[in-house]
Amino acid sequence: MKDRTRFFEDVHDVVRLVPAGRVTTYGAIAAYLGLKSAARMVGWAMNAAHAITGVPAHRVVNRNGLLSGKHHFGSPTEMQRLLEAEGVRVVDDQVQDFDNLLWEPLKELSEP
DNA sequence: GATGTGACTGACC
DNA sequence: TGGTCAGCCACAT
Repeated sequence: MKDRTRFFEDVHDVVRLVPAGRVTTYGAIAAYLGLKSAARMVGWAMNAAHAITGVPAHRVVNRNGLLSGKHHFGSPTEMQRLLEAEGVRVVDDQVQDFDNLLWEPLKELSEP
C-alpha cells in the first residue's frame, strides 16, 4: 500500500531539497522519480504541495525556465518575488541564467 | 467503472 | 520556422 501516493511525497521531498537560489524543472523531478515523461504529474503533485508548507514550489519552473505556475500562487507576482528574494533574476516571468541555476536531482543527488 | 483534466515534454509536420 | 499532436500517471467528478 501507499505505493502510488508515494509519488506525491517524493515530489514534495525533492522540491524541498532544492537549495535556495536554484531552480528545477518538472521534467527533472519526473525523471528522478522514473517518470521522465510524466512531467504533468509533477505539476499535479505541486498542486497538492500548494497546501503544504516547506515545499518551495516557486523553485519549480518549466523546461524553458518560465514561471508557468506563477498563477497558482496567492499572486501572479508572488512566485517571481520569492525567486528574486533568493537571488534568482526573473525577467518577464522567465528565469535569467536559468541553465546555470538549474538544479537537477537526478544529477545533483547522483554524484558520489 | 469510465471519462476528463492537469503548474509538461518531446517529436512530428 | 512555427504550430500541432500524442504520451505519461494520478486525482476528481
